[in-house]
Amino acid sequence: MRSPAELTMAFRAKGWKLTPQRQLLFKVLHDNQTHPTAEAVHAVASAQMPGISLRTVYQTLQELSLMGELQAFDFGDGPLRFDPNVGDHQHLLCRSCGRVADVYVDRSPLVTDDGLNGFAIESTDIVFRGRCVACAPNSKQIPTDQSPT
Amino acid sequence: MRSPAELTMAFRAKGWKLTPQRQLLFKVLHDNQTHPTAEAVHAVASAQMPGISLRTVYQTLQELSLMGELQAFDFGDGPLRFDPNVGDHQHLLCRSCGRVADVYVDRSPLVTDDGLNGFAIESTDIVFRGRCVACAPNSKQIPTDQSPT
DNA sequence: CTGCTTATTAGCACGTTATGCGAATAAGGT
DNA sequence: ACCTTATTCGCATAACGTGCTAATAAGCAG
Repeated sequence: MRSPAELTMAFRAKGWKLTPQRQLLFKVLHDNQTHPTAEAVHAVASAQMPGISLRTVYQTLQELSLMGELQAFDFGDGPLRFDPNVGDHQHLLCRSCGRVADVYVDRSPLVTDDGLNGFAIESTDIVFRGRCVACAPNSKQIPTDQSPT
Repeated sequence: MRSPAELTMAFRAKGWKLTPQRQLLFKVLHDNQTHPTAEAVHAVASAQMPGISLRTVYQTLQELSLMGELQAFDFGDGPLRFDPNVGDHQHLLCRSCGRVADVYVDRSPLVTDDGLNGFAIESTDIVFRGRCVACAPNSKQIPTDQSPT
């Protein structure tokens, strides 16, 4: 996703209004690596702007997704996650702490048109499930109560 | 998933009861290639046994999933889909008609431990999204009102 | 700076999917 | 035939998002 300044221009170009809520959410989401849920975005935004509505967060996340500035992913473990990284990448999902990390995968050797029965692939989503370093059973790190929730 | 006869034995071995509802659901699910939702399973079962409860269908699907007889997948497009094929395979999801097909993929060349940062991969889910033959824009087949819903 | 128009916000109700709960029922053994 | 206990099934509830709409505020014109 583009920078807050670039998004500001993009919104102006569309004749959309630049509310403080939107500008705050631009900042919260830009370069955000945490793959936050709408609730998580709302929590962060609320610290800066008490009273900002969860409804507005949902709305803005949807707008940015439709603009191609965000990707929304459903990992099947609850709410949608939003990712400002809209490049071609895949995800690691920790079964233990729920954290998501980006991973770059060469998908070229995956399919051979055999067995596709004429299916035309338009996109490929890969989720690697497992344990992150902090949660690995044999990790030298000891998970604490401060482990991600 | 095993045959209704084998499941019957497996349930007996656990001391579980063999209700007509369960036996019917064994039959409905065995060799089912449609990746049905719970509602879809209920619809099919209801034709044979009017009055069977959707609650019982959910319950039985969960039991079979926990037993490893079914896999549940969330494609992010609504309800869970259930798959009696518990072998190592991946999925094609048609964006147009929503149908799911199994596909067998060699995942060995995918990752190299680079970029994983110590993440221990336990399973890999791949969803290829696109158009099935019946829905392909340039297909020689003409989609009709009878196209899958 | 003031006022006007229109998009935006935000709260609530609602929709969907799935599970918790508990009374009524029926499976399977004695 | 009876008894025990799992199972069924309907309703209430939970979780996550979206639809709707009155109130608000952004941005423009003068």
